[in-house]
Amino acid sequence: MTATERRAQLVEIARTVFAKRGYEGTSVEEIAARAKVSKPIVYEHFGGKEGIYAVIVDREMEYIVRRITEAIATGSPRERVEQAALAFLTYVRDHPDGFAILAQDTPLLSKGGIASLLNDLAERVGGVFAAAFGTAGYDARSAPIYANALIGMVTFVGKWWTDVRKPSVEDVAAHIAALAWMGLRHLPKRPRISGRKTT
Amino acid sequence: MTATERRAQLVEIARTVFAKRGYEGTSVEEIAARAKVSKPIVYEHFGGKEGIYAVIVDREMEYIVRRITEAIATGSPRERVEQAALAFLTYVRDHPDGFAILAQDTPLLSKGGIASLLNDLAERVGGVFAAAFGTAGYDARSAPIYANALIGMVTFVGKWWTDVRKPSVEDVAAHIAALAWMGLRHLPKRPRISGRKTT
DNA sequence: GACCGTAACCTACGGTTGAGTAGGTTCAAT
DNA sequence: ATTGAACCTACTCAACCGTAGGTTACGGTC
Repeated sequence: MTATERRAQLVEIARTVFAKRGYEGTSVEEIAARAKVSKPIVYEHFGGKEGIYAVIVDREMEYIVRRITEAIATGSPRERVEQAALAFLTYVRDHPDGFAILAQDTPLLSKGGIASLLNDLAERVGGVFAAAFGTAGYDARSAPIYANALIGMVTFVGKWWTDVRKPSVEDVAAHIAALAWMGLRHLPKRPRISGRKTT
Repeated sequence: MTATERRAQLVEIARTVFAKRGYEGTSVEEIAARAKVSKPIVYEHFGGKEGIYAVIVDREMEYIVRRITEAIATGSPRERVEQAALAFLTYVRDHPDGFAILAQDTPLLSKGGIASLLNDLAERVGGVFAAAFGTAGYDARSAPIYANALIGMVTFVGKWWTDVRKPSVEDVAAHIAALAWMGLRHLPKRPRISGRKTT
């Protein structure tokens, strides 16, 4: 097997293992064993546990950020919220292992306590929010609150959905978007997302 | 030192260690060392790592559940949301180590993937929601979505707040409650919680 | 006052797991 | 025949869980 193929195979395997066991819980030996390969191979390709983990995290992060960025690029504010929720949950459905990894605690990058990589994502979203808040006459300092709140919403619902896998992500996204946009006060009985292509 | 004192001391120390390093990351040896005691003492009192962890988790869970239950016991729906958010964030402020532990991934009780103990809390809240949804003419099956969404909101915001510690929990709670109740659509410029004692 | 039980604690180990490495082997293509 | 890519066995070293067995000190008992 060529170097490139092996790399790709190892990344894929490692992703499922990290997703199931968490960073600390996975051993390089298990990754190697699943790939029917000996340990040094992993070290040759990625330099160690952190190395392969970093590659995976980087790819997933890149991917989800792009998806959300696309989702909030156009449309009315409400449509952006809906599309963002839908994009996130679609990611949860189609890349469950990647989502699990991003939602886990990570010992790397741990500045003080313990945080997941999605907290980092919230920071980026916070930037976007701060800008929008400024032009709309809101206090930009409160933007991070809303960014974290929204990411937290979809993350927790995503974790829950991973277990039950029902109803469809479209329905769940509609509920979340309704909550975020209308609030509990004006919650519709049967929320729907307002058209527009899902691509 | 008497057995009871030692137990109390060990629980307190273990809580801070678990909070900082996570379950897998903490060693019984570190707990013992910080208590200036040898390892077997810990085993004598708690039977092992899981034992002491279980005690801590149980206490914290009990505590936060009671606080939230009290918060949503009376008042208008809106007031309940506000008081619940305030109660949760007050807990985050006053018991940062307990919150950190509840927000971490736990290898115990892991039914399939990896989940935090706050997901479990969301399940309980889901029960309350389902009842309220039934009487209000909403689909009770969608209740877990909202329960998870709300717990996710406060959890993520709580994690973020733990880092920055500003603004006050009262202000943050007001923002969260505003988002949950009014939605982004009718977000007030400067949300406040509507009176009532904080105790 | 010598004796004994018991509570609190210790040192020292066994056994396992897992990260990372040293050095050798196979094999296909030039 | 040589080279180099892909791969392996077989370690070292450290961390850590859990336990076996012994020590100290103190209070009550005869």
